[in-house]
Amino acid sequence: MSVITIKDVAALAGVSPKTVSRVINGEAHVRPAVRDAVMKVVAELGYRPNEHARGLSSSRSFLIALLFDDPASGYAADVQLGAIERCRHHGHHLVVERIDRAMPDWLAEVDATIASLRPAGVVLTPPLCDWSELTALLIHRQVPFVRIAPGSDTVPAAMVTIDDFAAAVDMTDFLIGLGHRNIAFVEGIRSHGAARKRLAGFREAMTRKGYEIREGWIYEGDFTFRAGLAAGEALLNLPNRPSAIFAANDELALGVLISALRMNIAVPGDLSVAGFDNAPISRMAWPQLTTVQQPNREMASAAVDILVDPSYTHLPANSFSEKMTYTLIPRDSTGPRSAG
Amino acid sequence: MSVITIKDVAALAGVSPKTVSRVINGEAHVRPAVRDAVMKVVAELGYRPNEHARGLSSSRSFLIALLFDDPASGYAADVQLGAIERCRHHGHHLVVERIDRAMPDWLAEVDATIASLRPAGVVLTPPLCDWSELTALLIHRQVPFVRIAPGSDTVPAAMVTIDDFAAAVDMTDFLIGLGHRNIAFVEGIRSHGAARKRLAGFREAMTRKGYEIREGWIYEGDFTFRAGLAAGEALLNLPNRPSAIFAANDELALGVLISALRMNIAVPGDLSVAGFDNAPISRMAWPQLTTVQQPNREMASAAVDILVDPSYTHLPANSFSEKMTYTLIPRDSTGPRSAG
DNA sequence: CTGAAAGCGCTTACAG
DNA sequence: CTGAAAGCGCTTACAG
Repeated sequence: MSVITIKDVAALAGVSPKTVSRVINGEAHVRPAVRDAVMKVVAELGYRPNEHARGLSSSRSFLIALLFDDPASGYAADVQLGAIERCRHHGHHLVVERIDRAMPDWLAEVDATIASLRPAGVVLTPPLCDWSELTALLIHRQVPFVRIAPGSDTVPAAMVTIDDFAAAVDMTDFLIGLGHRNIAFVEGIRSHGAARKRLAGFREAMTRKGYEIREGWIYEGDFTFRAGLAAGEALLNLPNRPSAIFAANDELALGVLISALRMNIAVPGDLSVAGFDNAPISRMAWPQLTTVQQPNREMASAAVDILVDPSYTHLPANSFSEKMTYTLIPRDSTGPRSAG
Repeated sequence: MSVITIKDVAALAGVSPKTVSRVINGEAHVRPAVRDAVMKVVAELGYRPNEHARGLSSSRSFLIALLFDDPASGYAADVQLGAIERCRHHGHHLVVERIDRAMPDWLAEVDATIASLRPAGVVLTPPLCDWSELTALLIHRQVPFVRIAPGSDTVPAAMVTIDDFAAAVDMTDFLIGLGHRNIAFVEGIRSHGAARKRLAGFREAMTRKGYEIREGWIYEGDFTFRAGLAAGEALLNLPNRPSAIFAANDELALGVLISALRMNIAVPGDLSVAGFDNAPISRMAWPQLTTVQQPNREMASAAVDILVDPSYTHLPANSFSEKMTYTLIPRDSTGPRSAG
């Protein structure tokens, strides 16, 4: 049997293709009886509209593009799951694209993708949600987009965030509550907005309590395990070493944790370690990492929901933006400051 | 400026749209001078063919679908990177779909996706590369597909594999070479073909050397960290515990490793632990895991290359299949059997 | 509430 | 080697 088209459905239902189209797209002004008749034929025939035909005749397609810088991270995988799930729910499909800013013509590549795919919307993850050339391009091309966890809020597009600043304040307060005063911080990639906010939250909490942030106790990491290892080695070899280390994500924290174990520093006995993200690896450590749960999946779902909302089409009021809740998850890598 | 179409290019180059089409698609029978002229206009105008129009007029699109069961795993992310890179190289785009077999109408969902997207090809990852309803559907729909690391080789489609059996033999031999005789094995998900082959390789190597595989020393895991933890606890509490544990993937191995640490069993002093995959987490452990490097990215790249090859269209000879090389990576989680 | 006509931007099939 | 015509399967814009 060859492929079923809208004409087949129309013929069998005794209506015009246009009416079938109305039913398929849930448009108003179709008599319930007609609607039901059409739906019945659609179901019987297993009719599925050809999305390329739809994309061609209307100027918008059924595709949502998810743009990543580093799609191999656990973070990206999580975000993807949320996006895929909502795309399916809305009858859309998720196209994933990697943007490698090291390529000289990366912007032209993105432009080409937009031109040839005409996605209904674009989801931007960190750090590229803060690349101004990219957001400017999308605005120029009039493609709706939503940014997840951006650093700046000056772009005229919706964003889905958690309050990274407040979460970092909370985690720092939590450590302080355990008796820690000498707390070091390991930064994420500085171009990540969220990374900067986490650092700012740490500073704020320490300052509020009047505790000193010592020279050299803020280590510039880059969100990788390797950097965490280096950070741990540097910070734990300081003459007056911190009793707690708060890292901007779980990979960094895991690196710190393992560098401590290597140096025979007991966690949490001699050192408390805290991360951020609640990535799977935070539970694959020993001891398990205290961290902040960030609802990555839900954030991506929310982004897709916004893009699919027809009222979001013509460029983006921030009224669509959503701030989601985070949760501090105390586990075994943190404990009371030891007497020593 | 409005969107540039093939007509604009044709007009400016002084040729027919059909000729532009020939140039764009790299067809033969275009005079070099004409070709160059067209390409110049294409470049000047920044023309990008509307892929929906292409997908509509030819019956095949520019989309490659990547089907996953569990897209959140590190494995999936890795595979995706390879697929995305090759898709871009070939001017295609990657659509990721999750198949949740728990949904009663999962097959209909896949069918709908195929019908509406008309992908140029489909990449199947484990374990769904071995779901016969799925492969039957794709064959019926005449959609080219390639399977990555399948268990069975009875499906008429190309597959990209490593020799899991041989790799498991090698790893077992490696452990035996360190003096281990009492080796336990932690299985992956039994429905994974690769998981079964790894177990078979382990059995083979032990049997060849005439070593006993003790009752209860093959633990049924499921590729998760949690199962690794449980496996470690079970195996290490056995009255006569193994001196080495070989796990079917790195997550399991990490679970085993951590359960050993919790029980105060030194690795590799008192216990050697080996994994499989060379996942990022294998390096985030302490000690780092001895494992088998599986070229996931390259395997996905190869799969896309096969799908894009025009001679692969009308269903699949196995002559396209590729067996890729693996590498045993000795690290710190394995060592000589201790005297005790 | 429903439909006939035209068109989206390409490629296919054919002609020369 | 090149092009004119027709068509892919929908939706848009219009009419009634």
